[in-house]
Amino acid sequence: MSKKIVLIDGHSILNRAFFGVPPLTNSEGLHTNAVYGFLNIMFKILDEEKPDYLTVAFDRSEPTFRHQMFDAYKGTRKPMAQELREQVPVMKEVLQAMGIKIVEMPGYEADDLLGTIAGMAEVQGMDVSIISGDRDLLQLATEKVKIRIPKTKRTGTEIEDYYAADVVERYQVTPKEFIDVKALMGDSSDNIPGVPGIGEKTATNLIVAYKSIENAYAHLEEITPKRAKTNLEEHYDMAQMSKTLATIEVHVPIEFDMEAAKLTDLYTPEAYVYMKRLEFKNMLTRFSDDMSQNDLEKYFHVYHELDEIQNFFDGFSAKEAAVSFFEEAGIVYGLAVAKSNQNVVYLTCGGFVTEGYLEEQVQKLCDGLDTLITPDLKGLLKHVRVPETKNCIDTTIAAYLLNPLKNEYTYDDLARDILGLMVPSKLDLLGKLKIKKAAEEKPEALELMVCYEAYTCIAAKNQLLEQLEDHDMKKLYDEIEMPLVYVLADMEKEGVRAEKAELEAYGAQLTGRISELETSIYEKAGETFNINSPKQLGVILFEKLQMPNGKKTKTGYSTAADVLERLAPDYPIVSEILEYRQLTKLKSTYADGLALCIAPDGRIHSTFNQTITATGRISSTEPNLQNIPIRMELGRLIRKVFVPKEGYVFIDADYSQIELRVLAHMSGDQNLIAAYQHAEDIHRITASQVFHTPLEAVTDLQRRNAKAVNFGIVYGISSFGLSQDLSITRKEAEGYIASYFETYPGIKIFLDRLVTDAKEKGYAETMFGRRRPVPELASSNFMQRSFGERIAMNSPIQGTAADIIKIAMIRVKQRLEREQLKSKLILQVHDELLIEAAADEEEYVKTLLAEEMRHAADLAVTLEVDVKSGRNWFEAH
DNA sequence: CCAGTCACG
DNA sequence: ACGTACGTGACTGGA
Repeated sequence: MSKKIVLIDGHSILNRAFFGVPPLTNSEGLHTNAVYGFLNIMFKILDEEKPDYLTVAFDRSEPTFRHQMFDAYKGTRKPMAQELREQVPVMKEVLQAMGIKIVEMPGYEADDLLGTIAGMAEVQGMDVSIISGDRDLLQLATEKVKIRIPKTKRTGTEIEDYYAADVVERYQVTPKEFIDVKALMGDSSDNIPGVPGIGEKTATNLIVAYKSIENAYAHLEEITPKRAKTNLEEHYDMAQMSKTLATIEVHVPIEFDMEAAKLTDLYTPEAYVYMKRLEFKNMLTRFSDDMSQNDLEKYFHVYHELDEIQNFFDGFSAKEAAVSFFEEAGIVYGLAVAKSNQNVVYLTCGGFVTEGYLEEQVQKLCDGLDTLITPDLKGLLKHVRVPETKNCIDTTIAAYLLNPLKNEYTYDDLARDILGLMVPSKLDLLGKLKIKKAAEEKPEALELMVCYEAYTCIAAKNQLLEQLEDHDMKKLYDEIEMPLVYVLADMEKEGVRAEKAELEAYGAQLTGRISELETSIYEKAGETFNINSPKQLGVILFEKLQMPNGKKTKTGYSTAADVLERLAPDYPIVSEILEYRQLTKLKSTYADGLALCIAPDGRIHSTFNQTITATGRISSTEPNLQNIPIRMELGRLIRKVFVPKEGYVFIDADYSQIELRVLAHMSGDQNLIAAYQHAEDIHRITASQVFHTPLEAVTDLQRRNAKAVNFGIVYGISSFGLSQDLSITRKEAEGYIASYFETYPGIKIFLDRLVTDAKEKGYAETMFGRRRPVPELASSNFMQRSFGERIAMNSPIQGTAADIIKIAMIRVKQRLEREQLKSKLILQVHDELLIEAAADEEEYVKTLLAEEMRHAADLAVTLEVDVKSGRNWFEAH
């Protein structure tokens, strides 16, 4: 049997796949659809053909010799979409990881290389398959060389096959003649001009009759119809040039080592890493199950017995170690200590080994370390005391700073991205089991998981630190993020006192009104239905009651508040629905939700997450204490249930327009800076300047508009957004913006620079060096790109404000501690800090808090802080 | 598990 | 022409 080679036209198939597969990105935001489609096509062909050799050819970006000869036709090709361009290098890396031979050569197109190699293989007696989306390649078809053109259809990929005979059958001409047809008719996508006035039909007829362009010219006089004859006559040079352009060069001086193209096992560990990274889950099934196998497990030791564990701790002398553990509901299920990347020990409670004993031992172990590495320092601090002076490395926080866009920072991702190593993930090891169940049902898997995590931490930490250095983020990491861990840990531990009985009373009061509304709504609707279902509500309002239907969503009618508010004046039922919505929200999320979160100590211990937001803010969960109602009076009353413990008061301080002040500083706009230097009311001054009105004469409406513009500026202004917010026309909004930028020209220049800088660098950056990648800026999609521009304008501002309040938190905490005050920082709400202060420290702490917040950053404008105390959060804010 | 809605800065 | 404000988290209903 003769040997078989498959040759793939890289760019052509990638291009096909790009347009044939719907947009797809992995969680890092990398586009992956073309690579995905390419691999699918390739696997299908390989499964079918089982070739002995495989090679993929790519074009080089340099102009080819063929095209260089004709300057005029160079460079008219459309540039590749960014979403596709970014996938080309990835594609090549994936192929390389699979051990597939790639050929490319400056000055030649992939076609030329494919033609040349096909010729060589044919001479050696091989069967050749060329895979391309491009019909030009049909000219290469012979009895042994098959051209295969994949078509992406809804039913999957179908492939059209052409040997020389099939070309004749389909196009009436031989592969050689096909060149001439193509040259006559031209091909705009390939920059082949062709002969004007001659299309596919005429070209085919001519070549069927005369076999070649040259012969057609030799018989020019006989040619009919007349038009074709004249066209040919007048554009002879065009025809010749087109033929040169259309002819694939099959004698490229390339040294092609057939053995290097020999098809080996594609399913390599390196390729597996790529599949994981690209998140091609169904491709992973092609890899053998043991692909995640590595030889690390020989370094893992599991100790269960008291004497082994005692020996381990007694003999422990390392100065650097990674500590990792898993807990659930406060119970620690397992702990691993990595002394080096060749020595990981797993320890667990049970029998004589009590949790208390283990904690004590780990405490001692940590005390003895110079460097403590962990994936979750805040979590560790719940069990172990670690002085803030200790050199600690939190690998999750490091990874977050390097890329804040990820949804999660798991050890298996870290191992893959930093170490290029596949380790089994939590899902691989435990499946969907909860930790508690896993501890009972498959303890070995849990042991492995914790060991892998500790291993990954210690093995990756140097590279993480190096990357932080490289990105100039070491200071941000050392002086803001790491110290903040201790602040957040304390805040979580401390919690906020909440009065359960009061909360329940509040809830009960809501319930009464809710059922009244319910009855009335059903009556007005003429039937009962689920008011909480936007779908059912939409049907009632817009179909049954025939209300003018405003906006629509993907799934049906929009019943969002802004739509309902427009209908409310005309339909009493709508006002009732709005009130119903408001009350049920308060009941379910706040009254009931918060009550469930009150711990036995009478306090709510929220979790503050430091690695969630793209901008550098912190977030709060279970419960979210950063969105407690305040804007509406009824909701605001909830704040009365948040109270300090006996003998204490609340002190609440918030920054006044911190983001706008950050903007004034960063932009250096003299007018805005000056406005802040003299003024109490920045929105009024803005209104006065923007609307050319004396300060005293500014109306409430003008002030409100100016305020909206100020907000808009911080969000990355768009006339549409502003017009929506103010219920004005786009034109009017444009006018406001233009006049704002005239007043503050430095702001305009600054915002433009933020966008160009982010475009150039690929990320937006805060004053303190925090970065946020903005891949959207490179999108060819207008909407995506505009979004990227707004991100580029907003992130440095929001992020810098976040940096500043973090600095304030660290300083406030350190001062409270250093001065041995009893008062504690307990909450942060983006521009606001809440302290539970001992009554006798009230005045001092008020000053301390305001001072530390004001001086957290040295800006061109002062940072104003409003500070207030009270017997509950309602009063203090 | 996602979409819609709404609470906050 | 495109179709929008920036950043979060919790709850509900309905595939």
